[in-house]
Amino acid sequence: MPEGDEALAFGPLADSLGFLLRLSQLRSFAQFYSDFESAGMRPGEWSVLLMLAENPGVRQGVLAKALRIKRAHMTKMVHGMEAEGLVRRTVPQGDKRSVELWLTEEGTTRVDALRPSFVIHEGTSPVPLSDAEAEQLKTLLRRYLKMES
Amino acid sequence: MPEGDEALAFGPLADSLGFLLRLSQLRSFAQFYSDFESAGMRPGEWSVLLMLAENPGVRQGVLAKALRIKRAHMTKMVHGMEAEGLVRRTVPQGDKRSVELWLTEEGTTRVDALRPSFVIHEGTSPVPLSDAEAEQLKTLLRRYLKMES
DNA sequence: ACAACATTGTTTACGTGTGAACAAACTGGC
DNA sequence: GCCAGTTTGTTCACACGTAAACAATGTTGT
Repeated sequence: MPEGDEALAFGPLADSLGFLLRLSQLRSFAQFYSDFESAGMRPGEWSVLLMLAENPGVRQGVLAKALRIKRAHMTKMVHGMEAEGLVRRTVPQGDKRSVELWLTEEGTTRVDALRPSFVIHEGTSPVPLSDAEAEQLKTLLRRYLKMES
Repeated sequence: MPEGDEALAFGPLADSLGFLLRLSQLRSFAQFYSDFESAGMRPGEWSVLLMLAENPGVRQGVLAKALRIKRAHMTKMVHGMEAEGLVRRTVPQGDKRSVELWLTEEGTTRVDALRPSFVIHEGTSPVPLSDAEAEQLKTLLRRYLKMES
């Protein structure tokens, strides 16, 4: 008998918000990877590109803080995406320390090309949840995060 | 003006379940770390110890699959916890490939000592959510995960 | 009994994300 | 104007988690 048939008792973990959030995030990201692996797009990169489409010229550190990505990591990601030709970095004359980020034309094209897939990815309500339940779940998460719902 | 005062437009990300789950998990885990850093306990280790208290003698691979921890990583964690004297590993005569895991007496003591902190950590409903909303959130997450609620 | 295949845990190499230290640039008080 | 302190992005070293290959053991079909 292969492993995995046993029914484990989750005990307190079944009531742990942190545990449920971790499992849910793993599931959600697995879905993202299977939907976008053909495009070579990872969740972090996609979130940056989407944010640049909405907020052209945003400073790198401001974006990092909004997405809860550490600045050291954001540096690597942005340099990578610059090398791919998706992102342009400019130093404003007002503050020569900082860097402003912009989508290149190719970046814009890429975002627009993948947007339909993303709508489908998000809109396809995950099998076990109805549309109304999915909306309710997102509303509760936004409230948990103190984002306006 | 320091960064962070700008209000960014999240656009489609504000409606993305995956993005909301990632941010929520980061927030939840940050809370866990601040509550348990004094005990030197990390979320993964704690989940393993709790599961061993509920399922003594569970096979390592079965536990890994239940917690969605890769087997390679589980090996490292378990070896570490064995070195700390929290976990005992036994090879059943029925199948010499596999390993069964047990809490040592010290492991049991450790779990019991931290259980009250965990109850408080989980029970203290996160500031922006009422108790009822927190329950509702967990119910929806369990449904999303196809766990019985 | 035996050969082909599957499984269990481990090891190794690697990718991703983090913390601390740093240089350059900016700010505020005097 | 100048000096101490802060901010911004980068670099480096490291921790965490994963994928792939592997050895040992079990299982299945004939």
